[in-house]
Amino acid sequence: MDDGKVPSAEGFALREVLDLVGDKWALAVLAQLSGGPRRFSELERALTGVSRRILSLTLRRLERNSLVMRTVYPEVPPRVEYEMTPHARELDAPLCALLAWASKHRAKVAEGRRAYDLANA
Amino acid sequence: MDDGKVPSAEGFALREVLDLVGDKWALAVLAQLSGGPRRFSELERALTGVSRRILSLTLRRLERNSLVMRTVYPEVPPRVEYEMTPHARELDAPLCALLAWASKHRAKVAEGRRAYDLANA
DNA sequence: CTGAATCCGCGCGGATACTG
DNA sequence: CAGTATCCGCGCGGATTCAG
Repeated sequence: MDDGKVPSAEGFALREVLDLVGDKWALAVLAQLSGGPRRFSELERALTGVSRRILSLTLRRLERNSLVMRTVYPEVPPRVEYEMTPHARELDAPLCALLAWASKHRAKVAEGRRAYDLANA
Repeated sequence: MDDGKVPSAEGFALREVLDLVGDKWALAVLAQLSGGPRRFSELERALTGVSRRILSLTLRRLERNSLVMRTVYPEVPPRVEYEMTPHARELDAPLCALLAWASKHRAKVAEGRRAYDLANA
């Protein structure tokens, strides 16, 4: 069904995936949630650099795309937990494949970039 | 070496990959190039909707990140060919994994989105 | 044919302040 | 604790025009 190459039309299908997890903090959030359910403030602490608002928006969008489940516990003080959906869990493998690629080529890419920038000084 | 989950810190590493191919048209371009070298105008025709400028910028950025090789043939009229680098070829597999996920969950995600939007009308 | 230059609008992300 | 509301700057992408 597939020859191992990425057919032309599928380039667009791949973009759909990026539109799901392409937010600046989406992958970092999912990485956190892959370790189990997390509270809002836990995520906020773990992801140094993210603002409350952006974290909120990111979670909302992930929830909208069925990648994250939001559970509110009616207590005082309020408690809200986020966890990955089964759909999102199946993303782990593909993502790890990308991760492997990254760790293998990160250095080369960085060096190539330096060379490129140097050539076009 | 890895437990199948995505460790927290690696969320940021994954973002680096997205920064490489996260351009709106980058994946579509790579998909085209995975079928072999292509000329600028060929890409322009294949990717309906992209402007010359954006295509040019996209290619330049891919080239900077060592994902695309640019070859100029000193002829009249000028001819320029783009092709994937070995690094980029190794991205095919991870990308196909993502593609598989997409085709498997596309419908569910879309439906979930409708439900979400409906609930928050 | 293959770009580069300019202009412009929109969306995303960050900072800050307020609320149930 | 877990958000929402408002403002704002910047970068990306699109349209158009000019050039080697």
